[in-house]
Amino acid sequence: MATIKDVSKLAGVSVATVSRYLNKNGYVSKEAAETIAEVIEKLNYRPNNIARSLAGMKSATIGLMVPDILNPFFPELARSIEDAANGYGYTVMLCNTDNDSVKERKYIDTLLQKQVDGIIISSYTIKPEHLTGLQKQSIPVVLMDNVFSSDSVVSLTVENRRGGELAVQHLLAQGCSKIAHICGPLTITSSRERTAGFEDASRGTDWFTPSLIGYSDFTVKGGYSAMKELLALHPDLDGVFASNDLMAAGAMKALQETGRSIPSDVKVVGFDGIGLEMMNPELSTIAQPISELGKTAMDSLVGLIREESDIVTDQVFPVTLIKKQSTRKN
Amino acid sequence: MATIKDVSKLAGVSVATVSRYLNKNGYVSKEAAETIAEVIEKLNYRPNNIARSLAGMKSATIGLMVPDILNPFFPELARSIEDAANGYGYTVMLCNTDNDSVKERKYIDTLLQKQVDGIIISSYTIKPEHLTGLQKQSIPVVLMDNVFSSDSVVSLTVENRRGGELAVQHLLAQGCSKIAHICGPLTITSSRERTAGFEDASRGTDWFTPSLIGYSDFTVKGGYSAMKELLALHPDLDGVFASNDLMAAGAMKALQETGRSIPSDVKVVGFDGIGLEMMNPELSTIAQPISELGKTAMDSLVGLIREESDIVTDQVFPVTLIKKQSTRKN
DNA sequence: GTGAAAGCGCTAACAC
DNA sequence: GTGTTAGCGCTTTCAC
Repeated sequence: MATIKDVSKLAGVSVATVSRYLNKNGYVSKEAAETIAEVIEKLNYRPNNIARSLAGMKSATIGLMVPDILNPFFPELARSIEDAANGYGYTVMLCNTDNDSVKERKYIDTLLQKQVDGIIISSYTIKPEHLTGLQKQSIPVVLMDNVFSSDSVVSLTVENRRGGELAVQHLLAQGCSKIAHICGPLTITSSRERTAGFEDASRGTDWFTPSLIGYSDFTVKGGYSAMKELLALHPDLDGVFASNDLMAAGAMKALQETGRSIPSDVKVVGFDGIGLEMMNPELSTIAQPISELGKTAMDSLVGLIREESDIVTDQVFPVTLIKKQSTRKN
Repeated sequence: MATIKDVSKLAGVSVATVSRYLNKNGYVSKEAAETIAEVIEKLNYRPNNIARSLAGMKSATIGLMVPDILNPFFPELARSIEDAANGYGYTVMLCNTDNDSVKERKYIDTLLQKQVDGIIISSYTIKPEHLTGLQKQSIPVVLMDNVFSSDSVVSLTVENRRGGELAVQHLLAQGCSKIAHICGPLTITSSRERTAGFEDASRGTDWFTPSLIGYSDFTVKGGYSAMKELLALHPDLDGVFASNDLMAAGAMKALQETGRSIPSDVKVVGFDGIGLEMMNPELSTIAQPISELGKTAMDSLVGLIREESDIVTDQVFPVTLIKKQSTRKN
């Protein structure tokens, strides 16, 4: 494999000139530039990124940690982040932590060793103290779905609570009169918020009772079982808000299996806005602006890396109600 | 951040000794080892992977290229590969090529520059000549779903053709008498094979006619439209084999929308075996051994990296019929 | 058993 | 504008 030295020799210039040419900084005469370009072409030379990183202390690589790659939300997020990263010249190391904080810490360690220039962390389990290693080495961090007040960390969240409220309001507007809720893991902040939003909108109504809340785990199977249990307690419920789309899908299955039709007997709303085109009827949902979140995450990270001064450390994104067949009015 | 030098100084030994200790090669006296261990602990020292790569010419990183991270098949595959990679001490750079051969080549370039130790490529679009860059630098490659005869490339495929046959046979056994097929992109080898399997089993039967084959693109939407078109031509069809699960899901939706019930009116089989638990009824499918594929891919790659001699260059994995509700006998 | 020293390929002063 | 050179943090001969 050709090195910068080979190029410099063949082009009859010093490595410094080639380096300047490569990095487009410092002066390089037009002629020099041209011959260098030719030689690079001829030798099919590609700068060695590893050497570059070692010398320049930057790797042009960022880490992206996600809690569950099997939940379509995260591939969608990853894709938008990857696109943005490529635009900036960064490559992404995608790490699936499997919702396991041991794995999470191991990955943080690994990413540090690989000298990534920054990390985007989407995590259910992370705690501020896990970031101290990163802080100490002042690695820029963008945190999704969690807020830790700190000036070297950017936090991106969505209006989870308002989303929960919106969901209930929509169900009521469509004519529901007894709405159940399938909530996600209570260990997850955004999940708790969505449930809080549900309570905001339903507490005080004449139909609300705490047993209308089922506890689940963000999976299709979990949503399915939770729905079955809720139906046993409240066979007359006519609306369901699930804290994510996967649970909503599981709930729909349970409803259909017990002979209820959607939306005429029961209406269902999910949360996330992932592409679940295969659902029949299609699922209404409180959508997160996934691609905007990804793009902003990357923009912010680059801002931190470049030590720009005008970085917004906490951003809260709006959610939007997407009306589909699952909540169509009878 | 502490370096190997800091450790060596504090431990009163040379960097060479520390290096030997770290890599567990060469002799290190017990006492030396102990003090080094202590110092490492105390300094919270972590070897710099970048420097390691530069000196040792290996990065402990592998690349994984997938054509479509939004198709659940690939996250599942990625997850199993990642697990296996972690077991071997490798980190994975996941690259989504978006089914775009320009992006694909760019990623190959990037991965080369990052000095990955090997690459696992799952691609719809790749051609042998795209691997020449990798060959030249003798980067180990494991190819999934494609076979290029070459001794430095391991190819992993599944019995696509037999899977297509199995699907039809199953539908016939369940009582179908007119089976349509939704095939995937003809540019994809495995897709063509699945369709060939369908033809093997259906050509020569009294019901078969070429217009029972619909052409689509491996997406839910595509499967949906293809199904609608097929229904227009053959309203009396009673079985469908789609070349992947996503299209099968789309087909189910189209069938239900047109008032057909599954499985009593029409039975459906997919291909891949991804977790589509939200489907109602659940989808029967020809399953690929996804996690075994991932694990074997990683095992083979490590074999290539270590230049072991007993590497099987072409492996074909069996597929299995998973019977679910979508093909239940009436 | 251990250490000195020569790189790995590149960047970034600094001198010319 | 361009070249010289000293590292970046580590591995790995090779001598002791």
